[in-house]
Amino acid sequence: MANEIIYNPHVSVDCVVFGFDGEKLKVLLIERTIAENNELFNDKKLPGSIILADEDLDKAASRVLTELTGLKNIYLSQFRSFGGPDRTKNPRDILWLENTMQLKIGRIVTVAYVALIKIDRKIQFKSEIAQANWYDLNDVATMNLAFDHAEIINKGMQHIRHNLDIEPYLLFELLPRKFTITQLQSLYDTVHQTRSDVRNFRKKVSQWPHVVALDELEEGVAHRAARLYKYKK
Amino acid sequence: MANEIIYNPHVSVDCVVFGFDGEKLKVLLIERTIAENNELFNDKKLPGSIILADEDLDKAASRVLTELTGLKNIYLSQFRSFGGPDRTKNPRDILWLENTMQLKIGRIVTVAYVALIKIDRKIQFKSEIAQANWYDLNDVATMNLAFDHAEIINKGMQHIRHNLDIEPYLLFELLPRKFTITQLQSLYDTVHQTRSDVRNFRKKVSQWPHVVALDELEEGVAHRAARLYKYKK
DNA sequence: GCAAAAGTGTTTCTACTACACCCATGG
DNA sequence: CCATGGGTGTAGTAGAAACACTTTTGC
Repeated sequence: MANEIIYNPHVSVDCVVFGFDGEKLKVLLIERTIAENNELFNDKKLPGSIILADEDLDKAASRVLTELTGLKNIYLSQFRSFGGPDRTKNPRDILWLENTMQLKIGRIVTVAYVALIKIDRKIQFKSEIAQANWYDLNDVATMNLAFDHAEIINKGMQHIRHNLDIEPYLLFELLPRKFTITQLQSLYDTVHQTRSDVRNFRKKVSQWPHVVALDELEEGVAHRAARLYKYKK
Repeated sequence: MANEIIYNPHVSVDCVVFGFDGEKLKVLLIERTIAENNELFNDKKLPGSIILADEDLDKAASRVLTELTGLKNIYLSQFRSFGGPDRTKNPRDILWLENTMQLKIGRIVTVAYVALIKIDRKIQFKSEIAQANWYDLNDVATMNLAFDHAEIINKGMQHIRHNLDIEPYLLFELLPRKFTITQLQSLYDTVHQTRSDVRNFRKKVSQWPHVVALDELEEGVAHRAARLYKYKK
């Protein structure tokens, strides 16, 4: 007899994966379909799942993200747990959980992780069990999300904003390997919710030793091509 | 028949409560005694416990802190979860858990909270089930602590330090209602791990609009009495 | 030649640093 | 009268903010 997979049905992990498309912040969500009263109902959820009986939380988060999206070697950082007894009380969510997991489910405490990734690498979301897509962070407020996932995304963004004040280099996790100063500023202003001055921003960046100019320019734009930079070390 | 208390033996909360005695940072720990091979073994643990089956995490943290220390209405803020499968593998900890809880215990994921409190209010730790005491934060590294509580305390301190950069008013949670600038500076330097200049520090504080001078001086000191201040609004 | 975005300097203001001595009180 | 901690000012420096025009390129 093969080893049976034993789950811990009381604890789950959820991954809030942020990306930046050059203009807006995106978050990675999984499509979910629920058969309800002979109708199919569609909504979205974060990549996440209950953990295995003897599994470390960080490892569980990586495993689940890979299983649901195909993404590997993503740096995930735990930021908060959510455990209100009501978070698993929506009948639609209970139905979906019990169908998917084949387990009776009570209250689940979830441990949430954030990750920042470069959206530009032509990501192929490869998973047999789920379909993942990027969604505008701004649209999340008006979308149908499973459980308390809207709140988790909000808290995740707050966490990122908080952390960027202390570790500004995190921004480069979201940018392509080669980027323009305009892209960097656009990202910077998006997450800080500011509108900084072009000259002051370039002055500031020019003191960042890890941002180095390349001998390359943008291509295929209908205006003066911008210089490309990379983040080094 | 009375309602039976139903626990969720998979999830716990732990509270890292910091205080400041005017000189050093303190952390609140519970005495623990374990009968092991006919000998009594003493160590310390954080105030914490598994949660009830249908209990919100934040409420659980407050409840547990009150039950174990008598402290009420303490603002607790969740900062991190700990869930390595090895954290509940120490035989001494398992023994203690099963004796205390009268439950078979497997792996427990704990959600950790921090609180900052004024040590000066003549705290009486009132609890029938536990004895709480303040310990120097610096001594924690060399003490015997249950589970991974030493790590939890460290991470809690990091969290506080981190947050103080963003919300400096948190310092006043640790000071008595009336305090001297010297006390404030001593606390400030302790948590920031700095030694700031007296004049510069006073200059800085004088720009903090919420720190207001009182018409009162220290009493009972063998030198010039310092002016008292309070934190307002 | 014009639309669209890239790129560039100077001045002002503010916040932090460095630094040394007199003051008030209790014992 | 002396030991102990309380309390004060000035000058220099570094980083942030305000502010407008010229350059390059594709179409």
